Amino acid sequence: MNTTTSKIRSFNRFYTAHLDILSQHYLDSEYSLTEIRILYEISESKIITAQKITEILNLDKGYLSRILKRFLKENLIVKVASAEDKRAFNIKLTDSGNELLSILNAKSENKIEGKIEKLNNSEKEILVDSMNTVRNLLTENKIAREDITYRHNITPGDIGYIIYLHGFIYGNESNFSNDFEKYVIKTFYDFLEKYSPEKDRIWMAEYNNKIVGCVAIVHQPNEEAQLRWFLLDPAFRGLGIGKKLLTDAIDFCREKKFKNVFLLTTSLQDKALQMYKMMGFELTKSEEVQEWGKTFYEERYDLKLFK
Amino acid sequence: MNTTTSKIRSFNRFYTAHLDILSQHYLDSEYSLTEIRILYEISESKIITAQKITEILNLDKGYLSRILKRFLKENLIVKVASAEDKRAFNIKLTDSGNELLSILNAKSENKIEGKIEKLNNSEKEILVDSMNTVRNLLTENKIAREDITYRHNITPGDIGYIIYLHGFIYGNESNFSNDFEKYVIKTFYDFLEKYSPEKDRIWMAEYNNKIVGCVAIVHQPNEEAQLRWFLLDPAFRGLGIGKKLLTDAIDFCREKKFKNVFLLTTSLQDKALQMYKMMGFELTKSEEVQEWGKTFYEERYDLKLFK
DNA sequence: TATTATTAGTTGACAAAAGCAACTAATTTT
DNA sequence: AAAATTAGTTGCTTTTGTCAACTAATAATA
Repeated sequence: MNTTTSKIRSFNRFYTAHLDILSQHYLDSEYSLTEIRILYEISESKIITAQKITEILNLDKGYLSRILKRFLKENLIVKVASAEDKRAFNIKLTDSGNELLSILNAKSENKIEGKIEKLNNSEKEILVDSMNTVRNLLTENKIAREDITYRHNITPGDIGYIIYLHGFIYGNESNFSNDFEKYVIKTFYDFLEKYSPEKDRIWMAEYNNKIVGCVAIVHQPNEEAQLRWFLLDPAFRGLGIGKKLLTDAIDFCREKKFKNVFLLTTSLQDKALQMYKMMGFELTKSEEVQEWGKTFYEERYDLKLFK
Repeated sequence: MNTTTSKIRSFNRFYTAHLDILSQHYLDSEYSLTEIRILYEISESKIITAQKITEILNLDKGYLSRILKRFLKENLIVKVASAEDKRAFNIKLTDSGNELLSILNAKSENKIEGKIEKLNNSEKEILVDSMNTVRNLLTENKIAREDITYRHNITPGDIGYIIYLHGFIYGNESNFSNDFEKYVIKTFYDFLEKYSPEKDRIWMAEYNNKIVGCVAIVHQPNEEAQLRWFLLDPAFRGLGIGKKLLTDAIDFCREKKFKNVFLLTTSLQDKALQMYKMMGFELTKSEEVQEWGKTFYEERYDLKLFK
């Protein structure tokens, strides 16, 4: 027997009971769960046809038709003949429909609040994060691009978290030893020592308030800049995050009038190398080294900005 | 509007749809979800009365009576007159009842497997862990002590994560500025430079594969040891994690025959100070300083181990 | 362009799911 | 010993959901 599966089943049973969804007259209202779900669907999509609702909620059209008839009689919805299709109607909530729904929403929220009232704020945060994780892992279309946020202000914990990501990701992907993390720690210490808000910047991409990608620009002598710590959590690749980070970084270099940006990387970082080249970086140096438990080429890439 | 609550509601809607619980003829069997839940309850508790089932599943006794009657007719269950109470019956699954349930279980597991097939092993682990977290927080409103694990082998990412925790927790709790994290980074760099597996050790407490607490022993000249980086995520306090970490650290010092352990801390760390004192540490030095955006006392505590 | 197939929605007939109340027989309380 | 309570059954009812036939509009096709 697969234990992952049985653990999930156990959670499913727990959550079914927790949702308390299997009793009719949901939330002590005179409406059934199905009816409330229909109202909710109407309110969510602003305008919607009966057909669409049957698709979303997987309901029989005859059944739905009768429920909508009742809603109409009770003045919860209005049906407006569709302009495009004379067979169909656009359904909208009336004011009293909206009111009903907001009462039900409030009841539902009260119920939830009752269940989490004993949790402190950080426990609540853990709860919501865990729910998000469950949802992300169970959803086909993994992560939505819109849910990624970007920022470049350094707050407590950021640098540590980026060091962690370096250690963790390179450890997993390239099998780098602990020494690599030590090296990263050193580079960040030096960075913070010489940090100038005017000439240096670090960009972070976040999901669920957790950093999933980053890049930085570090000023160097002779009007040069170094691009450092470009990193993307493997689970978040292919969403355009890397491109956005690199573009922002290079834009910053142009804005600050650096004449040249360079970066040091290893031949093992194939995904990153691809992106560097796409942004116009060109290989200028390559040297075989043995480090962090691996043999590879240490490479320098340059991108000229101004003459 | 409370965002925690609305996020939970959003998850509830998602999970309701995910469970696909709202369609009758669950799992394409000729049985409804309620009927399957009844069978499941019978199989779980080996012997059970109808009364008990109505309590657990919140069903009408008349309704249940008829379902059980059908089960009996279909030879899925047997009713044995209870010895203690002549009104009641003990209900058990027959062999064919068990068989039916195992077929349904297999179907359910297949369905789940289909939904997680694209996940790799570590993602599956994260999924199950997150489900456990959700369950723990929603039931006991607490984290189960048994779910905390301890280790003291350094793996890639650990140090970075601990730095992150320092920055994040002290930033939130004591309002320390970014400079504090820089200082922590420096201390870890020095630690890794001088690290000796024989004389140094770092302990980590984990929950769901994430570090939630730590402490370290760093060897010093003159057979002294320094206790450093004692930290506990606020959400995980009061579970005995801190005590366990400190005890392990001090045991290690005794084992390695250090004559004295000391630690440097600030007067702001009231929770930690309490624990240090409980372990026998005594204040040996105190000095007012202004650092990391705050004014406080920098204190040294000592614990003599051998003469 | 006329014919055919499909689709959005309604309605009638019906079956399944669930609830309520009255009942029996045993058990507990007073 | 009487009264109240409880486990379970049964009759009756409502609610919930299904299926198929139908209308009117739209899309596909030849």
